Amino acid sequence: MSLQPDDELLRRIVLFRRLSPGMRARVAEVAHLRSYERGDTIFSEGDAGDVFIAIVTGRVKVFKSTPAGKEIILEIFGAGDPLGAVAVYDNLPFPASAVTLEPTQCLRIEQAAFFRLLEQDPALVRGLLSGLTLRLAELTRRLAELSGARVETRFARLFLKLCDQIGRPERGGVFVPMPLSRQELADLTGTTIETAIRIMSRWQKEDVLHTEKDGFVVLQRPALDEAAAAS
Amino acid sequence: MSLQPDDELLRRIVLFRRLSPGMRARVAEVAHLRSYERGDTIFSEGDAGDVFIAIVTGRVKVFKSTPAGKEIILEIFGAGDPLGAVAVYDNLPFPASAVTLEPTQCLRIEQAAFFRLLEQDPALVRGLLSGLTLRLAELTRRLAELSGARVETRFARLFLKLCDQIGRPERGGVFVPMPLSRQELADLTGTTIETAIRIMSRWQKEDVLHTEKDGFVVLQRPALDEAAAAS
DNA sequence: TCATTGGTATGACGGCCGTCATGTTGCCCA
DNA sequence: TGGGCAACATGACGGCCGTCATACCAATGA
Repeated sequence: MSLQPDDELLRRIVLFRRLSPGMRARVAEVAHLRSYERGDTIFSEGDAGDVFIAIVTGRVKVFKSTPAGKEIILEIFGAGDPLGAVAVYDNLPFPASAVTLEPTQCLRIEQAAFFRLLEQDPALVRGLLSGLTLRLAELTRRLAELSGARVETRFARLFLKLCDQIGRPERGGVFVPMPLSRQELADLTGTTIETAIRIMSRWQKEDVLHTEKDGFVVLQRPALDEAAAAS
Repeated sequence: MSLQPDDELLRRIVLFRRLSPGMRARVAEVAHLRSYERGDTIFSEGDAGDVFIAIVTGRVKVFKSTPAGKEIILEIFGAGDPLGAVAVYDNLPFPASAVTLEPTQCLRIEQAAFFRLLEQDPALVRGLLSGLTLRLAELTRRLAELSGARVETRFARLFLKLCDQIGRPERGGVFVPMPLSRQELADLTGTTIETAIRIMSRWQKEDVLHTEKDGFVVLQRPALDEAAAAS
């Protein structure tokens, strides 16, 4: 359940990749590995942010519950991404929840040990700052995107982004290896499951975009471009 | 147009308040003051983020344009708040724009000088990290709020927040000393100016909330509580 | 004095989309 | 084989709210 990571594994994590081997060895001393099943909660909104977490393998959705009880997905993280960086520094409660989308392995460092590491290497602090900055820019973008545009437009933009980030030519189109339920698509775009189903069903019929067990296949990217541009 | 700040002025800025007097003196050496008229642009989305800025007096709206051309206000900053912190560290372009809401005085530190300061005092780095963290949590909250709730609910939540943050008992209710146009209210809540006007007009008639030259007066807080709780 | 500009106000119309209800399909397990 | 469950699907209905059009008011200035 809780074992030390080796160097090979640490190098997979963005924040630690550029450290000196000696420094990575010190990280390895205080880090622990933990495994999660699909659907497990890594932390919940409001929990004490007293641990730094990074994803080694698997995928995790970070979401926040709206006052109305719906949940909205802020981001989906994968291997190499840090998780608890937002809260660990100021010892704030986590502002959102994290749940695994598939079997996932995480690396954890307790707050006190993490602080000691920060003191020993300015590169770590720089990495943290960079990470926060990027995340802030990303959230800013999502905020602007969620507001105003029609739901179909948001769907089109979501899939275009997935295409560009992780898509690869395959199966007669562009394959996006990211299985997501209709509910998760709805949470990503800030709508309801019914509306998500309607849009996906129509695109399925029109052969714009097919849903498969292990992801999606975009068959007509121009159609998505057009939908994304609309109003 | 561009003069050195004194220590009294530096102590007004959150990030510098807790520094040692000697350190603040070094900050004073490299900082410059600049004045802006109401409506002036401090920086625009996409500009090079090569300067750290903090507000000395006045109010500034930070907003991002949606793909559709509308603008959505991310936050309104006042005296003491930092402005360019997001971008200066990684030398990224600003993810949003900043425009003054009233005559405003800003303190500016060029990137290179700012980096030298960061190297000299870990307290500055800690302050930066804390600031970014808080801002991230705030943005996260706004994202969840914008999604799903009705516009009137968002308006109610906005004014409740303003009440709690800067309201004071006065004029037969709670006075919020923050003049905002209908358009700015719309940009804060992610709606259109017409809808903003309709809601504000109704609340004005029902004596829930009055608009005045220098802000707003909340007369029936329970009515706002009720509207904020709705679905 | 009149034109111009910017902010505020109000009505009509219509479509998107949230809500509710019902049905189907696939899968696991006894 | 059948029951139960989760995910997917589809239709009906209605209201919120975005869009367009018009009007009012105050401040400014030639």
